[in-house]
Amino acid sequence: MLYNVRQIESTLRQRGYKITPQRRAIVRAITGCREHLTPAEIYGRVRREHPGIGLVTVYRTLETLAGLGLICETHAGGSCRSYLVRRPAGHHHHLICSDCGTVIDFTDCDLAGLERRLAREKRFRISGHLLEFVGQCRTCREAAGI
Amino acid sequence: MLYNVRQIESTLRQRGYKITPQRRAIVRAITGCREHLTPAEIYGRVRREHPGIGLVTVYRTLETLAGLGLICETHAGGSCRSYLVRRPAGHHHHLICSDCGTVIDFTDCDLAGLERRLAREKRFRISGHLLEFVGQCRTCREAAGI
DNA sequence: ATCGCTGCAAACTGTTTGCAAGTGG
DNA sequence: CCACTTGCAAACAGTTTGCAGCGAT
Repeated sequence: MLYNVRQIESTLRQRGYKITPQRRAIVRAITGCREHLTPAEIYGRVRREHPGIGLVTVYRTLETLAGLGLICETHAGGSCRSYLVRRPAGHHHHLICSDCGTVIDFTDCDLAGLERRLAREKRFRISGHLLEFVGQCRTCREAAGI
Repeated sequence: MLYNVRQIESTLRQRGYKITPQRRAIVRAITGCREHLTPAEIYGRVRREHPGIGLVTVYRTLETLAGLGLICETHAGGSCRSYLVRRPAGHHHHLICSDCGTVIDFTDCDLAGLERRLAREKRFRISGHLLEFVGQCRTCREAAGI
């Protein structure tokens, strides 16, 4: 359901991008984490196993991966900074835990009816939507209950 | 439905904030515009009639107004920068024109069913959601058609 | 008269760019 | 071997903070 390291590297190769140790490490960091990560967080993780890497490389790789649709950016959750997650193919939305940051994807949003009505009433040609639910995941709720 | 200058100033006064010419100008700029405005845009507009004002004052006033719930921030629309609009009281969503930036508010989102299902399936306690539609408004569509 | 507000300058954070050197295919 | 990639430094953009003086109440 989610892209894995192999698929991402394969896509990069197909598109003529080179597979460098840095890119490999960045891809591994993103795919190996269930939460949204900021560029700085990704940099921190990658640096553990690849100390010489530059933050600039992280930014450039994220831009490349996002451009290929292999990862995606989100902007919700209070801070305006751009977050990144690995991405399931196609249209999807996020369910975000406000405590631990875990992100669960879901695809069936059933907004077609609302979209049609808004398009008619407001005379918009609607091209897309952003839907995110925020709440507390089971683990955090139980942890808080203790 | 939307807060006007008088209501905002009244709220500020009630909460012990002073009504200065700068704050008045900022409030007027925000309420007098149907689009989302960045802090820099607000600064630009306010400066026309109040040249001496500082960008810092704009930021501080926006923070105050947002804290009182009189305006709200949004983060959608490509650029991650925080946009601000005057806000209708209560729960609402945005319909944003990707060309001119016009924002139309709507309130009935009918997501209760989806929210219940997600809460059950993913075991989340859902506390809120963010829903934004992006498209082309009538004016821009017609302008593009020419 | 008082305390909050303003504006300047400067610090800070996050992101992008120019360029020389390094390296994957 | 060569174009793509990297990493440094520096530029940039947006936002926040310290502080002295001003002004709304």
